[in-house]
Amino acid sequence: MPELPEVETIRADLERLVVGDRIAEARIVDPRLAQGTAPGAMAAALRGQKIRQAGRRGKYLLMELDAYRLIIHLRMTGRMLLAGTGAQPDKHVRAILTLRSSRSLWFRDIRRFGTWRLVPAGDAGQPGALSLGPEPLGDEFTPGYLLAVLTGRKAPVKAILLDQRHVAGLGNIYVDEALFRAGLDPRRPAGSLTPEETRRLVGEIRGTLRESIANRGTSMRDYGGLEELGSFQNSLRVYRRTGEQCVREGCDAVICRTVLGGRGTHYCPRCQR
DNA sequence: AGTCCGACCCGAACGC
DNA sequence: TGCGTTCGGGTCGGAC
Repeated sequence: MPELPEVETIRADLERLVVGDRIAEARIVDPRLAQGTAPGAMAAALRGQKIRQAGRRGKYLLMELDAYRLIIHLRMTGRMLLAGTGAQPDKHVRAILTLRSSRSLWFRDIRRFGTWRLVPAGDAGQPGALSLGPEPLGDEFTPGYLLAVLTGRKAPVKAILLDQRHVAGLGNIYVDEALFRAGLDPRRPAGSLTPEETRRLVGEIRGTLRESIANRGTSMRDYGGLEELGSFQNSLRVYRRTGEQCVREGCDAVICRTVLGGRGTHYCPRCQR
């Protein structure tokens, strides 16, 4: 379930650890990984390319190469691992980039939902099929912008925040957390939020993401960075805390779980209105 | 247009 | 080493 903070952590690790290195050999182990280009052609194209930069857009990881941009989506269980020489990949490793430094970059993905797509360097297109909304930590994501998105919509506010066309990079964990911090019920019709509530929500989304990035993201079963694991799971206030007491001082309510937009949704029935 | 839902996967958790 | 079933989660495409 890597969301923006986890992908950003991996991006920063790649930037520090492999940028400047060159792909000596590429192997697409699972042919389903390669989107839009045949696996063999993708491996051939990657061979010899220098890794010039590591970028991110929403939850997409962007590896900028000499002639290509490799667009990686980790989906739920995708991980990038840096392996030394001689390490043996297990059955979940779906692609291997052997670098000139003789280290190996592995893409390991237990549930096989992750995708790799190759586009020309400098391609102006979207990383995925949909047009992504603004970066939640960027200048465009303002209370005014979000209010315009929410206005007139009947869908639950949570569903709107999960929709990458409106804002790029939020997933189930951070939406639940930001709504708790903002004191807003995830089931509220989007259009019912006041300007003040929207302003609070934007602030809490940004604050939650920043705090998580500072902690290298949330480590769940399926996520780990290239290096040490993130620790933001220790700061989660509602996500997967169903049945536990609310963390807010003076609140003795118990965290509830419901399903919204097909996703498990966690909230405090007292603090979130 | 906006909203909803199933497909895609497979390990974990659960029920018996 | 128990076995069968259900669940979850991000994106996309199709249905309404």
